[in-house]
Amino acid sequence: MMSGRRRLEGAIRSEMEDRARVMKALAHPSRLFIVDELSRGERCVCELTEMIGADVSTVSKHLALLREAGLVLDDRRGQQVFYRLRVPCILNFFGCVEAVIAETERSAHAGSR
Amino acid sequence: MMSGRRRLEGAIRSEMEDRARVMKALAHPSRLFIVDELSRGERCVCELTEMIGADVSTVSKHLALLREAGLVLDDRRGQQVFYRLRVPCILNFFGCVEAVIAETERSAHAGSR
DNA sequence: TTTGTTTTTGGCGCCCTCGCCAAAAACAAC
DNA sequence: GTTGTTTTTGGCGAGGGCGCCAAAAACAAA
Repeated sequence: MMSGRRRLEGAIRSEMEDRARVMKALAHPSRLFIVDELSRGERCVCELTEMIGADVSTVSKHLALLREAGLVLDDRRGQQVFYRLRVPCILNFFGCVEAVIAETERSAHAGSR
Repeated sequence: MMSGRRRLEGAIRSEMEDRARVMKALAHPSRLFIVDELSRGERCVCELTEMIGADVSTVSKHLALLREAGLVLDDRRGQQVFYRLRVPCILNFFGCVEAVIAETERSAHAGSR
């Protein structure tokens, strides 16, 4: 007999942990900005650093984190390292995220009536 | 003249912070499990608690976090509180997340050649 | 009211994240 | 080799996330 109820253990737990790793990589304003910017084409670390306005080492660590999560690829050419999106479909995320935000704002206004 | 380069400041920063709030809410195995489970229908806290196998207070806090992020709605009926998905499109996330994970595993194997 | 069930909230400890600086590494130019 | 530029890595302190327990709150049934 099959268990009557799904449980957060075994394969299901592993699956959710895998997903969480990817989501965590996207759970930061600077990293979301990087993904958004890379959707327009590859960028080197120095360009992203200037746009973000943080220390180079900080940006470099954000990029390493995105790379380890499988979201971006790096490519050294000369002195510079260029990053690009690895899986373009992540961009589809944000349409829904916008919907969530819009819904939240809408009911926040409704709630203050 | 327009600025030649996008920067992580002002409206763009606010936008990325909003997105990050939503992504953070999804950046945990238990909460991803909850979303996945709620996609099959509403569930009460006690059901989710049993499935997840953590303390009730822990699960309740996960649910509060998802609610504050605008991802779920709650509905008390008698002694129980039922939660349901607020914005179904979040489910579209996971197709791409799976693709990222699959890509990562594929090149991990390729890298060990 | 009292009792029992379900859910939420407060508090506390542990660990992880994230920022910066300093140093090392990788590379081009000389 | 040396010098300069770009990127990465190590380390540190401040802040946040997450688990549990204990207590409060919300509700049903007596």
